[in-house]
Amino acid sequence: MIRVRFAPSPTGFVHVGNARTALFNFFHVRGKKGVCVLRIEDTDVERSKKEYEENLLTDLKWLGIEWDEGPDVGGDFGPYRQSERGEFYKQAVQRLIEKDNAYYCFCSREELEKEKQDLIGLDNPAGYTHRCRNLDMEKSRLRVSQGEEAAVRFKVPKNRQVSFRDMVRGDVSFETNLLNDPVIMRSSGIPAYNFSVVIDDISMKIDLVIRGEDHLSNTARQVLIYEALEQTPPEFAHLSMVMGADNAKLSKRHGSTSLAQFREQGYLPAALLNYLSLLGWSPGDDKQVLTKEELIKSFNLNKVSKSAAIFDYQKLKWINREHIRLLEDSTLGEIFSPFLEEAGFAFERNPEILTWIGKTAKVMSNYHYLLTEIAEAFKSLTKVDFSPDIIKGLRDSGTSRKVISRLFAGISRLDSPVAFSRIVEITQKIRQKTGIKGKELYHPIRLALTGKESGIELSDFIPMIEEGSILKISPPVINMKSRLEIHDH
RNA sequence: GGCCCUAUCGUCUAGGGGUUAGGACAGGUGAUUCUCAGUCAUCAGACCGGGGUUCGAUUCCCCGUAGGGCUACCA
Repeated sequence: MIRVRFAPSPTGFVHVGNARTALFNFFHVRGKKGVCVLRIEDTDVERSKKEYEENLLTDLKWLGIEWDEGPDVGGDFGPYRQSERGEFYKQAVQRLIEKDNAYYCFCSREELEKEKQDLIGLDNPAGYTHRCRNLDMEKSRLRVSQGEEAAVRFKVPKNRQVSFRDMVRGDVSFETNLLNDPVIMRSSGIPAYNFSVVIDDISMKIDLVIRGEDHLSNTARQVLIYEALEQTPPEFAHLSMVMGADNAKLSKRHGSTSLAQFREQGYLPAALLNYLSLLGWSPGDDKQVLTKEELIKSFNLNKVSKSAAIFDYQKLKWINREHIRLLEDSTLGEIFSPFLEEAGFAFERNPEILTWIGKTAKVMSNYHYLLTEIAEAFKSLTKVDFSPDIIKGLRDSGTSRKVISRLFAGISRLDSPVAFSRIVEITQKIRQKTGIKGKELYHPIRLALTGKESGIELSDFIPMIEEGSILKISPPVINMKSRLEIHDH
């Protein structure tokens, strides 16, 4: 059974790029009935925060990613936080030191920094002379036992190549002489990334590492560590990066980047999931709108593209609309309710109301892409502003006055809600009796009803307000009659 | 600077030694006769450059160029 892992750092909000990596892991493993591990890489004590970890879990769950082992669900290979796995790293470090694959480094950060500056431009690609590499181990041990601060570096073997097969990129190889000896254990006793991943992936029996391309170069060092530990490295699949419109790594200045932001703006998780999966992967056919189940079914690592992809907010919006339309009215009503409440509406969440809300939201999705925008648009149902110009314009026009007063008279006799078929009858009658038709007929009705020159199709809008007006929603939906009253003098 | 990765319409991509290089988003036009939107129809739009290999390269190879990544006691 194949085991993959997603290993985020709890150092902030979940970035869509990382979410995409998680998604590809998830899709790959679900299609194969494998196991997905969530591991928290919190070795950066400065930046890691517990609350970020909590957000991380909720955000990933919101998106629809599921894992079989992790800090919240447990598993046989825990603990699943690196901060709780200190013993694993300490033991491995000792093994490497004993095997002469690692050594203590007593250089201070200042010394290292200075050395780096001095070596710029010189023929030393590693940027570090590895002064401590040949220190006598007995003496080093003594210094450490006397309390001297020391980091542990991995001894990169010289004059050879490291290579590995990447499922996305093919064979990749590096010259070891170009690699410096990486710190694997900081002087604080906390392991460094390139080391902790290897140790954890070994002990968690990970056999496929799907991660971002930013880790590609570091993989060389990691493979060397696997070798030193006499372990077979896992397979690798390095995903290309997600970029902003200016072709730089996607960041805040390009717009929203965190799952939380997309959620708050009113993107459906299914839509974001769908869009993210299409960034750097394609199902092979021309389908663009896919559900999670379809994605799991058709996902294939072989179809992942090698080149970086620019995040297209416009297409995401379009996909969001498509997913809104995929939902049942009542389901959409359910999902959409929090956004309506956030916009100041109060109502009971009963099936009748939720269905009306969903139906209405779906119509409004023709005009807006996001649930927040749609919630905002709902305000036009409970509030109308007629500018003095509109009112005057309707009164000054003979035809407009005729249309409105007849329409008002027509519906005044009827009980709420007025069926749309009745409205059609009334307008037909007005046309027959007055000869007013087309734009002359419908435009005044629109203006009198909404106060606006353009907007939702009347055949959608009228049923919407009539049906909504009898529902217990606060503020209440204003029906036709109340809207027309204002103009009927 | 060094090393690694990448390169098809504006964007996401399909394709692959001989194709009218396909689709989607965005854009243009037309239809739907209340408008905007939506919908439908339709148009425009791409193989980074130079060398090879080959009867033939967008496709394979090399070089260049451009972009990205790594080169941390960040991940």
